[in-house]
Amino acid sequence: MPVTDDAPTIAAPRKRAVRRRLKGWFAAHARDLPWRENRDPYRVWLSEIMLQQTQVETVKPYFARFLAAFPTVHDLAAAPEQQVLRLWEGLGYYRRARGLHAAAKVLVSEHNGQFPRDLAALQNLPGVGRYTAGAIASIAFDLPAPILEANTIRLFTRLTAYRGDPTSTPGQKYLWRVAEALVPPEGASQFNQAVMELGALVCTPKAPKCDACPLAKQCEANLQDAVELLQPTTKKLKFVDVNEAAVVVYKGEQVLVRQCGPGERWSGLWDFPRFAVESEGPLFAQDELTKKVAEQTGVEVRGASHLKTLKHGVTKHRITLDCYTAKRTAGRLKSTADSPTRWIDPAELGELPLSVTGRKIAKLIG
DNA sequence: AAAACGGGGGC
DNA sequence: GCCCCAGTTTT
Repeated sequence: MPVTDDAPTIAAPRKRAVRRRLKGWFAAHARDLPWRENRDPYRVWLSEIMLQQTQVETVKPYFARFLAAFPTVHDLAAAPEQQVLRLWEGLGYYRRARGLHAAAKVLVSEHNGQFPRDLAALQNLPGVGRYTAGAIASIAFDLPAPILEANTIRLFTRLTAYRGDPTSTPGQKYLWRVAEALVPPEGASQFNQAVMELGALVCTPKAPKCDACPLAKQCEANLQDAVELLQPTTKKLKFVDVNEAAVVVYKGEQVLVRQCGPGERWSGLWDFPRFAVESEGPLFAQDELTKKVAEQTGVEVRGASHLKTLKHGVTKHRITLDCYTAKRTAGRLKSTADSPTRWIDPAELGELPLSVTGRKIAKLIG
């Protein structure tokens, strides 16, 4: 069968059946999620940003904490960015937190603290792309805006038995057209939440529960018994091994920390001196460690002693992080506007936003 | 079109 | 160990 990227034509009766059956299924099976308590666009937006590339269960505690700290968009806009990042700590993809804060300021200064009921204006906010704009417009305002994300990419690929690569540009274009064709003029809020919910609970990546699916009779892949033949909706990542070192430099009781600058990993967060190293393990040359601490901070150290090896994986990286403690012997701090560097009491680390491994090191020395 | 983003959960 | 996750932005 030839692959077609043409816009799908979905017959009106099938479209109606899909909408009706989804509505009935969602009424019976919708999870009781914190951000479904009401349709406040602020809550919808906050949850959508947090849910980008992040699973529902992971988001729940962060959502509650954020809402408690910043009940309204005005509270968020008025907060220091450091506090926003501190509350985001551990959620990853910290650009989302910086965008969230920046967007709150835009909403207050340019939209009177209100969310625009307009797709283009929403998408103009930092961190809001086509999906998130559609999600806010539909879920909060019930506007008939299409959405396309992990769950619905998979569901629509199967519903239409799309034979091409769903992750390719033509595939994405095709699937957006499916979303546009299906979203109803009324009730888009429930519809869009329902397709995501069905994708999350029934139309799963592996072993989809077609027997329990309300769209089994409307699903081309199921009807053709071709669910397993379609191409995967996510790309495989090639993992890269990385060796890094972090050094807790002491000057008396105080330790050396620096704020990661713009364009740098963890921009806005604080970190111990950290850098890539050639060789793995605690036995690599002290010279390399000393040299790189000096390069990064201006401070001379000696007597580096191995603290612990942390292994962790993030996105495509498999990281082996060797952590050390060392004492300052000489040198002046090299602190810049982009990357402030200073000595602090370890007790103060609790107030600074750190990466997950940074926080682990802080606990080790606390 | 591809890579970066630098966390976590499930099996 | 591998796969996946309510994507967006930059290169």
